[in-house]
Amino acid sequence: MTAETLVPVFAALGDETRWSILVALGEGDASASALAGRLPVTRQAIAKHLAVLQGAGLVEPVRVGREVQYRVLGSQLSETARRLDTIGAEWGRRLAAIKELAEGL
Amino acid sequence: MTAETLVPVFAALGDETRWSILVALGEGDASASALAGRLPVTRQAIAKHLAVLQGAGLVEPVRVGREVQYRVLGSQLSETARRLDTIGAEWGRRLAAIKELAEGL
DNA sequence: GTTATCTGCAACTAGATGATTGCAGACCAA
DNA sequence: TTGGTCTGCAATCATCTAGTTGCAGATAAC
Repeated sequence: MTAETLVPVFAALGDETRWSILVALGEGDASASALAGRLPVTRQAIAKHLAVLQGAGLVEPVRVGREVQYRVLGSQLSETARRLDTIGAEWGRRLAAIKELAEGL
Repeated sequence: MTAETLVPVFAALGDETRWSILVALGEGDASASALAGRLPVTRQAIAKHLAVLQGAGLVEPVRVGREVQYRVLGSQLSETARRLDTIGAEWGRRLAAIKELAEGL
């Protein structure tokens, strides 16, 4: 995962409806039509959200007969979390260094 | 940090310009005007982005004389990373369970 | 073969948002 | 006190996007 792919992941995660979809998929794979039955948006809206999530590598389509079910990919989340933690730790170290300097005065 | 504050953090991180700002701030605190000298956007655009980042708890304003410098808060990133990893691990476990079932057939 | 359902594409609308310019107030310096 | 700079507010603009409706094609079921 490169830095260019990181921003789309966050953009995908920065929407309440998409989180609802991810949470619903977390309980089991489902098609856009099935999700539309559980969420207060139309199937087409969900289809667009699924396309965004798929583009970010967060879900994966699986053909089951005539329908297309989607599966959530936890590995992408874990990978993103790891990179986020690294960056946060760096910035945290800088802050700690600043505080140490301030206390040393 | 609750689930409601999680989505705004991702929304804040889902923008290239805001990442540029965060990276610039990672090298040292700076004011909106100072950042405008380094980035290809106007000061006002940066000010709006800083407001978004502050709303997400990712930066913190520090008054220095007549100017307002901003400091990046790595702790928020680390906290977000931890929660993301937890969620990703859960979904990963579900996937692993599914795979195990499939192999057992 | 007909029917029902599920998918995908296209057009459209309304609201959010990234970015701009312009102006007015605050504050430090010369 | 006057000039320069930094901040903040408001209006405006263009684009993006979340959502909708409508329709056409594919495919499983009966």
